[in-house]
Amino acid sequence: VYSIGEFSKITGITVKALRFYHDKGLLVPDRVHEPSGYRYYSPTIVTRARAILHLKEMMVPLEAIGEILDSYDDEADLLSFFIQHRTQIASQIATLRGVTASLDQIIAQERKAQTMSNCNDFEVEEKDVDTLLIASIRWRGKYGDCGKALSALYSAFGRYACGKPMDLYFDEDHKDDDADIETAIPIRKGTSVPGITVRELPGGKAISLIYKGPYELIGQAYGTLTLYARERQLNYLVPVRQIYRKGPGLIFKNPKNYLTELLFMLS
Amino acid sequence: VYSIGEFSKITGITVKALRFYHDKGLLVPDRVHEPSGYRYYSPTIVTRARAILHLKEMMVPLEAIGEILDSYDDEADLLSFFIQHRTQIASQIATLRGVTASLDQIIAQERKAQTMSNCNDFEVEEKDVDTLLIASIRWRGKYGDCGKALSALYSAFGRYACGKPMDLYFDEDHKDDDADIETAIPIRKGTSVPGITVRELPGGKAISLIYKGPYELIGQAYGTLTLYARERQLNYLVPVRQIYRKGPGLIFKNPKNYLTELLFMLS
DNA sequence: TTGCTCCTCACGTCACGTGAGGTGGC
DNA sequence: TTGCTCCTCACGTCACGTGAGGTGGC
Repeated sequence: VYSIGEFSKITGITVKALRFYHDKGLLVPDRVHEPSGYRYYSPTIVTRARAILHLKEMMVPLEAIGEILDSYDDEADLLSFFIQHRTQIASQIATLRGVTASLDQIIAQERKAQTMSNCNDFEVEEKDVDTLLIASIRWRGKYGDCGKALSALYSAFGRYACGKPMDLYFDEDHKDDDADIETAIPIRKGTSVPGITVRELPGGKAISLIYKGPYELIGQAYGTLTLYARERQLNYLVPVRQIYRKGPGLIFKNPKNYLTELLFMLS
Repeated sequence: VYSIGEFSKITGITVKALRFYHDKGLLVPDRVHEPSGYRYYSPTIVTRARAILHLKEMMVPLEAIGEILDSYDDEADLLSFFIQHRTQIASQIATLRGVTASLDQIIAQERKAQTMSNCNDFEVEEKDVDTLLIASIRWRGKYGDCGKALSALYSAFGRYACGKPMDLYFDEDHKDDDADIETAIPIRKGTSVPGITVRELPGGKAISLIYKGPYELIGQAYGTLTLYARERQLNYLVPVRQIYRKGPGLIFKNPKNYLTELLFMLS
């Protein structure tokens, strides 16, 4: 016979766990010395201990382990149990995979935003823009009221989205109240549905500026970009684009760190 | 302002959870009516509630959520946290995958044993056996003492194992005490090491019988098989093989259900 | 008065780990 | 006597859910 400490070393189960299993009736010592309460285990019970360990490795809950060891005596009878248990574990894996997928997305997004935030410091850039397929809604109203349009676009075409959302401004000048705006998201594929147009947004040469900060102060950035164009006698087209590279996040909205690209296509 | 029930509907957080978050200081109502203890939430706090929900979806523990919401104000600062959290989730996935792998193995094994147990009822079968590569240890002793040899074989070649273990008996007659035995496991590849021989076990025509039950009574099965050979004037070779199709399992050992194949190669 | 919403305890979950405080045998 | 092993509580973990028992406003 072994004392609890010896039995613990033999089986690899902690003393605390052995006492707990005794309490639960899962692994009862062969003898308990009355006055002292010392537990003594015989070598024959080692098999049961090993069985418990094996089932624990398969993440079977203790209660089920108890039932299994007491009601069955052959592994074949456990087939249906194992199959069921396996599907359950598989669904846990699926859940976790969903979580890693979300985390990956957030991580990638933040990484991008960070490099963008570090590289460009308010410098105007000339670049070539590819033609994009977009899903869009055209509406009139105030700048910054694109929320409803955006959520409509994402609920209809979100699964095909392949880039950052943007607003296209059709007015020549700043309009506070009744601006002519097209809110759009780039998509991989799709066709128009009632209320939403799918179309190509032509590419070409453009000047662009990344602005960091709250939307209220974006006027400065427009100033910088129009000045740049005027100085170099570049003609730009309407609509101009305002691309939301980084807006309010899932968790925080911190306008100081918003990144917005202003893009003027050149004629 | 909303009552707790209204706020619960808006956010999708249960009333119980809202009270719990209040206790923990994670989501404190804007006002608590003194005499009644009624909690009242303002619409502005909905954002915080949503942030909590998002972080919970990523399986971030509540305490960490509290720290995040109170100490950070931009998602970029969370990058390292998210990365670390991601690796942790990934390791959980790895653990669970290990479990499903073990379960799959057990399930497959038991399924095989079950069909085997149902199809063959003590019927002698003539069959062709393929040549096998085996790792083996030859020793002398009692039938049934192959445990040590087996564990040595598995610890050296277990990762290349590709079939059930077997004993080869070199004695012409039953020997109780000092039998000449070679214990072997089929392997995919490998070369001899000190104490363990790797060699080919030649295939060919054979007669075989599957026996179900404890090892002590396997003598009957030998009788059946030798009788079959004698009646048909078939000559069989030494060593004969005893293949352990199903022995004691990880959890149970139930000798009544052991499946052992006796295999006599024909000359 | 009846229903509904809200409140505060207290307890349970799961498998132990972590002390605290004490005993028994070499 | 000192160390070591063993014992029994009691409490903590994690994020609430489940009652029980009671109150407040329409």
